[in-house]
Amino acid sequence: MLLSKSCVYGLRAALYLAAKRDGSYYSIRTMSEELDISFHFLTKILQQLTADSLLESYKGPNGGVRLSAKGKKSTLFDLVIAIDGPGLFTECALGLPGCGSEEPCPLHNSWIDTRASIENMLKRTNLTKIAEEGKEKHFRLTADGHFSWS
Amino acid sequence: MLLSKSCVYGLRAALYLAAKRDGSYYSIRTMSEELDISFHFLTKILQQLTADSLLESYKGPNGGVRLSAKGKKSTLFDLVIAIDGPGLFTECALGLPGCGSEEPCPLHNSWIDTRASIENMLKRTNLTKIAEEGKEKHFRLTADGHFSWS
DNA sequence: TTAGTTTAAGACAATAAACTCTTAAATAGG
DNA sequence: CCTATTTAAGAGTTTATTGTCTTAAACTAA
Repeated sequence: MLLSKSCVYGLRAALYLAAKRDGSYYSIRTMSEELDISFHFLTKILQQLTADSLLESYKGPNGGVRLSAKGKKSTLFDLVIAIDGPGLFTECALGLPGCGSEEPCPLHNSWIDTRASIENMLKRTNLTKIAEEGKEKHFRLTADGHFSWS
Repeated sequence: MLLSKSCVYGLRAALYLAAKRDGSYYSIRTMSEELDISFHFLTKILQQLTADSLLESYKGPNGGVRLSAKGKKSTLFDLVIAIDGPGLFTECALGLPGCGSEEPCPLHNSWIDTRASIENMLKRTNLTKIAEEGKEKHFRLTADGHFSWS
C-alpha cells in the first residue's frame, strides 16, 4: 500500500473540506458519516493536521474544522508528509540505509525517478485548485458515490 | 512504505541467488546471515516463492534454494506479485472501490500514470540481467555492504 | 448558570504485520 | 540403519496499525 489508511482518511477529509469552498467549520461527526470513516479515528488524524496548522478547529456548538490559509495553499504532498512522514520520499526501496549513487542497491537508479514521479503527482496542485477541478469533474471521495462536490 | 518488509526480504534473497550465477543450491541459513534477515522469517517468504515456482528447493545436507528457470526469467514485478499480491497495481490510491475513469477520485488520473511507472520500473529487466548489471556496478544488497556480488 | 455540543487527549481493544519457535519430513553420508 | 542437516509447516509471540471508548476542556445558547 502506497499510503497508510490514516493518510488516506486524512486526504479524503481535507479534500472534503476543500470541496466546501466556504470557509465555515464542518463537524468531524458529519464528515465521518459522509465519508464513512470512524469518527474517533478521524478525529485523531485531523488533530495531527490541526497541530501542523493545515487545519483550524473550533470547539463547541457549530464548531468543527476548516482549512487554514496554509491548508488551502497546501498540496497533497504536504498532507502526506504531515501524516505518514517523509519516509516514502527519502528511503531506499529495499530499505537499505546508506543506499545512494555511490553504493546503489539494484533498484536505486530506477527508484529515485519513480519516487520523484510520485512526489510530483502529489505536489502538482494545491487543495484550492483540486477543489475547482473537482467541481467540474465531480470527483468521488466515497466508495458509494454518496459524497457530492458542491 | 511501497513494499512490505516480507517483499523486500524476498527481493533481496532472490537478487542474492541471481548474483550467484551458478545454479547450485544455497542454504537459507547462510543467506539469512549474509543478508541479515531472520532465518525463520526468510524461510517462510521463500516458501511462497517456491510455491509459485520462482524458486526450487532441496532438503537435506547441501540442500537449499535456487532460482528456477522461470525465476531466472522473472522480473522484480513477478516477485512483488508473488509476495504482496497485485493490490499496488490495481487499487485506487485513496482505497475507493469502483474508482475508475467514469467516476474518478481526485488522484485517479495522476495515479494510473504513476502506478504504471512503478510497474514499468519493476518490469524493466529480469533477474539474470540484473545479475549481470550487478556484477559491473557492484550493487549492494545489505546495509553494511557486507554482501559481495560474485 | 446550566445543559448541550463539539474538539482534545489519552487509555484501551482488535487486527494485521513481523518475527520466533517447535516439530515433521526429506536427504546425505557414515 | 542412524545421525546430522536442511526445508516445510504451522503454532505462538511481539510490535505496529487501526479502531473504540471515556473523560476533559472549550464553547454556545437558553
